Amino acid sequence: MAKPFPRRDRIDRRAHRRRLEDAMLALRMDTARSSTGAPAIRYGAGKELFGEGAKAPDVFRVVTGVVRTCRFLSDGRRQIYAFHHSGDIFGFETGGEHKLAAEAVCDCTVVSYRRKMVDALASHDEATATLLFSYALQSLAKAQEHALLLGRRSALGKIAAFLGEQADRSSDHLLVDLAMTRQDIADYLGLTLETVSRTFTALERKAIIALPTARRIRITDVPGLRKLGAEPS
Amino acid sequence: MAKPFPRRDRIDRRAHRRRLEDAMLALRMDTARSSTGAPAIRYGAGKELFGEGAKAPDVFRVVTGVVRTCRFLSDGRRQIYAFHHSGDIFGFETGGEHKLAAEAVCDCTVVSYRRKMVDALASHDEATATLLFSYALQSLAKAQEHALLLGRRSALGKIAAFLGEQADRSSDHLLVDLAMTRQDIADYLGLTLETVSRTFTALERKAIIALPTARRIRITDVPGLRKLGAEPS
DNA sequence: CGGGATTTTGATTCCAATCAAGTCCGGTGG
DNA sequence: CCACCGGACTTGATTGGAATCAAAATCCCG
Repeated sequence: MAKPFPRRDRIDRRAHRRRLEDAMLALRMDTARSSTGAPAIRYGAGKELFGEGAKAPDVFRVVTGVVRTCRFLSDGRRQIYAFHHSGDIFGFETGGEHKLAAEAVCDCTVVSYRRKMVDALASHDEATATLLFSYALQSLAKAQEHALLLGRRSALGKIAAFLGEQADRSSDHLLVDLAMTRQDIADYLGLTLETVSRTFTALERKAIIALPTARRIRITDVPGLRKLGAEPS
Repeated sequence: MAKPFPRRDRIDRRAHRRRLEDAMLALRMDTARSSTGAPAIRYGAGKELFGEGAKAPDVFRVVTGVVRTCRFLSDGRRQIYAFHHSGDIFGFETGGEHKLAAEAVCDCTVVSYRRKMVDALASHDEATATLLFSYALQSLAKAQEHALLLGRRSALGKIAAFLGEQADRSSDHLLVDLAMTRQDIADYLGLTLETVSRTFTALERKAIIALPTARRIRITDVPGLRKLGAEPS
């Protein structure tokens, strides 16, 4: 075997290893610190991170803001599969290519990792492989929870469960600032925007929530909300 | 460190390694051949393989028959997440414990692998780890497809898409023998059994399918079915 | 042959979609 | 500064599709 540039080769290996370690750190921890190959990128509200069927499948971590993954139907309607908040990892749900699109719900920043990098990382380091696998299983669990929501619940149950989700993520569990429009919520829950709006109003009339502004929700009756959002409708 | 039984230890290691290799083979290939720790088990129709919240999470492969994974709601209703046919792997969707229940739709045989064994296997052999990861991603993709079905489709669209799924799995793509009841189908699609029945009748009247018996469906108009089962309703 | 489970069919009700105006901001430019 | 504009949201009237309630028909298995 010829080794034309042994020194060069050694340097590259070392650089490669450092890149891997950087990426590993970034994946594992809630850090915006980006490695050589993964700068933090800003996207304006509504901008597309990647489209349906895009090659070059990358893995993303949300640093700030909210991202939605969705699919468009031929009649113009849309199904939103998930909202990804800061800290969430997404994009690896898609095998060879992205079967979903990802878009910024509001202004947001994300870091991205080349799929190749992630694969190299996983085969390199068992702990990271395990971590990635657990992310995948979490996504799967979420998708199943979502299916339950879509299949067996009334509009009231859907909205209540959705608000529960949002409240859990919020720092103040009694105050939710929605990043998304009524249409987004409707497309996530399999409803129309009118029904979403009406249901918010209904919850307000029942004194379960207050709506200081359209996008800000104060939960005034937690047990009441939980009861509606629990399993059945 | 004391080694009281060195010979015994060596034999155990060898046996352990053989078990791992057997399990690897069984996971990777469509084989009912079971390894030392994974006998093929028969379950009668309706029998429970494992319940919601069961500890001892195992991974299963269906050898013959059909298995459903589902959850029960407090009001007695049910959401079926998936039907698993022969060759399918399931059960690893659940992290530490099973959040779903699994039941035999009809008489069936499955092989099961202890979760510990699977984990050992994965950390032992990279190819197997990759394989398991790809199974997880496939499950995720299916769950998302299912969510789309539940969220944005009429009863007609749901049933058509469901029949498409079943036909694809069938050896004769024009003839589907359903293992499941109307109630099962309803719980999978988020409908009632009456609506499922009515929709079958409607498809028959449109001459898209024929129903020699309630459980046997002959597809007489493939393009027609595909059109209804395609994206929108 | 029963007899229970499964399936089909019918009548009615009800929830959410659709169609249709309004209202409420938040930003922009005169 | 304010008037205006457009997008987001709310509200109302009506329709429609699936759920629910109810009963018959059919199948399958002992």
